[in-house]
Amino acid sequence: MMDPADDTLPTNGDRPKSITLKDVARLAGLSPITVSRALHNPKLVKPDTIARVKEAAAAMGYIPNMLAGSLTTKRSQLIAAIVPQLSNSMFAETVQGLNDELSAHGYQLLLSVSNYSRQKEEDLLTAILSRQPDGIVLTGINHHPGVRKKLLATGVPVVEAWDLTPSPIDIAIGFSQERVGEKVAQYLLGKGYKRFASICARDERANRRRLALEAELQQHGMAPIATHMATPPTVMNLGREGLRAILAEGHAPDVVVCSSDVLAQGALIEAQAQGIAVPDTLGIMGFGDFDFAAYTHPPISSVHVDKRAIGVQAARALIAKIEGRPLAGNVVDVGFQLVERATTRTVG
Amino acid sequence: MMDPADDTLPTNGDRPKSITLKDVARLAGLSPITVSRALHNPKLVKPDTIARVKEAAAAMGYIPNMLAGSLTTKRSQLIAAIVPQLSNSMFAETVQGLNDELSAHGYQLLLSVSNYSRQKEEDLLTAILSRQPDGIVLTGINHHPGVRKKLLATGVPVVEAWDLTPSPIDIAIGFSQERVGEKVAQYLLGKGYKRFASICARDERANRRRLALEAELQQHGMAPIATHMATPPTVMNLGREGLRAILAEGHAPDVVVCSSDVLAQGALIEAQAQGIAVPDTLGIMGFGDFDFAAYTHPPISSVHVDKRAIGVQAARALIAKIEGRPLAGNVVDVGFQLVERATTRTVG
DNA sequence: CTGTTAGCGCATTCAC
DNA sequence: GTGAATGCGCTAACAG
Repeated sequence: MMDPADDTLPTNGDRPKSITLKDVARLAGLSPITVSRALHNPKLVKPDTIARVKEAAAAMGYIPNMLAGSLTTKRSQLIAAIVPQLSNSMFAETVQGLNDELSAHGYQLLLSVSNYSRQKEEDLLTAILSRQPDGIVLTGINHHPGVRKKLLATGVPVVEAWDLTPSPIDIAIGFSQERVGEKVAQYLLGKGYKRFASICARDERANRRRLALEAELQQHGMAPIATHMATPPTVMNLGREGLRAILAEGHAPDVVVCSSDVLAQGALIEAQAQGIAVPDTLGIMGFGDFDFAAYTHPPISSVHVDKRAIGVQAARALIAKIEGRPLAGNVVDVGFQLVERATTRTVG
Repeated sequence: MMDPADDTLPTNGDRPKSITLKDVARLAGLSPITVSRALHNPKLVKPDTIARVKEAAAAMGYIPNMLAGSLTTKRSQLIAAIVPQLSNSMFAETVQGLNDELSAHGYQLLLSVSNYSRQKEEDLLTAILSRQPDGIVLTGINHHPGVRKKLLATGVPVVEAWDLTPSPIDIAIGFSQERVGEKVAQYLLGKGYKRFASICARDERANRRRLALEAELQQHGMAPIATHMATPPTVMNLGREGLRAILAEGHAPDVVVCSSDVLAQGALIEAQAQGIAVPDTLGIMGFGDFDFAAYTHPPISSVHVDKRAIGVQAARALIAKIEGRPLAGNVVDVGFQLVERATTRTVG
């Protein structure tokens, strides 16, 4: 749908040649370096010189060229982040937290999305490194081999977010996927559930939670009766399809564990569409404690993670490291909490 | 919660001095410029020279310094975007679309969040411009005066997204807020609603939709009986508070129009908490057609906007302009659709 | 407090 | 095909 009213091509095409420090210096009758100092290091310059500079700069609409600046200082004030997905995910909140904290400290965010592909993550990293970021945030701890190598070679501060490992590339800020899986298993076993199914995104962390859950089940002599894998991006409908597939295969689980509340909501809707009572006939467990989870009917039992805090803490750790301040530790566990709502209940 | 297991500070602090084009050239026995061409302009170089270069580059783990490159070429392959909010908003999807399309064309995204503040937007813009982006995406058409001035002075391609205007800074891609307001008013009047209330975020676009709705009501001899303004960030609870406030003031609307589905969900929950039947006693209208809107109980009537498409089209328009390809027009209306669900119904 | 010199790493321009 | 010289815009290091 084009608006027919206005199809004149604005001809601001040829960019006005940019005005530089030298231009401002000439106007102010000073040397370029003095202008530079007046703008970035006022303490070294006489107050009225500063005033003269600011006036000249404002008059000419001077905008510094940070590319040139960073080329000499080797500081870009740029932090790059790679997340698997933005829409429909928990990462938007982490990115918002990251950005807020960075912004408050004068840093800017270069954002990339890997679509859950390790190869894509590596390609993005190469492009990112060429911009000389002061710090990098990666999602997860499982990367293409080249990633760790490149990162160690450049020596940029790195946070691996949303997971934990005893041997991070540099810093890890997240929580243990395994402990989530165990805790969920223990909780559901305690509730009396016996026939476990799962709907799990093809995502490394989700899968590790699932495996830990299965391991814990086996410790109690049980095994999952059905697993459905869903290919990201994680959208609600994949949860519907997942439950439909499990039931179509003839399984009759008494609880289905989903790797995301988004999938859990889908499973819930499918159950209701098929006339299966939740939680009476089927329990449903989600993950992520999305905003909507508390307001579905019935509300979804889930695992809460402070998504925003992960971003904020990642920013703080990077900035500390960049500025040479010591870190309390290079592995930060932000924890998680199981949130019991109404899609699970005590059985029999 | 710190993990006590590992508190050794990794001493990769002193960054290894980066290896440059010159280093690769030396190893390959060539001049730097030949290496540069082999990497970026292979047609100008003999095939086996290219091979030699690639080998040397790989052996040394060479990563180009794009700051230096961009300084001479005046092309940064960087697009900057400013959105009002990321979490709980429609903009995550737009950003995802923008990023996907940019990434496919070799551009990267510099992302900033303005928190709905015009002043913050301007400050961010200054920082952004200093990085010499090849294009910029702003949200909305109403900016601090300095924004338009700076943008016109530098001549960067700009997309104003999520709104329409006959006089964009450069390009506008969005839909008419006014027409949304009118359309919603007409729809609800057609349904027989008579006592209108609204819960509206303190956000320029939301407010223009509200004003257009009121104008249309007046055309039909009606006026809203109550308005509640909510300060962003837009979270569900503000919708609850909004409806509670309106009712506490003694108003008895038969329909409440919300500037976002997030607020609408809050209003719905509050209504149910107070035992007010939706839609029988109170109608609720949302905006944005968020994923969850179709799955609340009852599902929320809303206005659908293709959030992702706005991002994708913004990317395409910028890239076209950067590469000197002509645009079909500088105002693109992506339209919207009213989606009738179950929080509204035909009244008596 | 201010200026001079030099160089960051790369690509454009012009040679060969 | 390849190379040498030059400059992008800025700031570090050293003067004065």
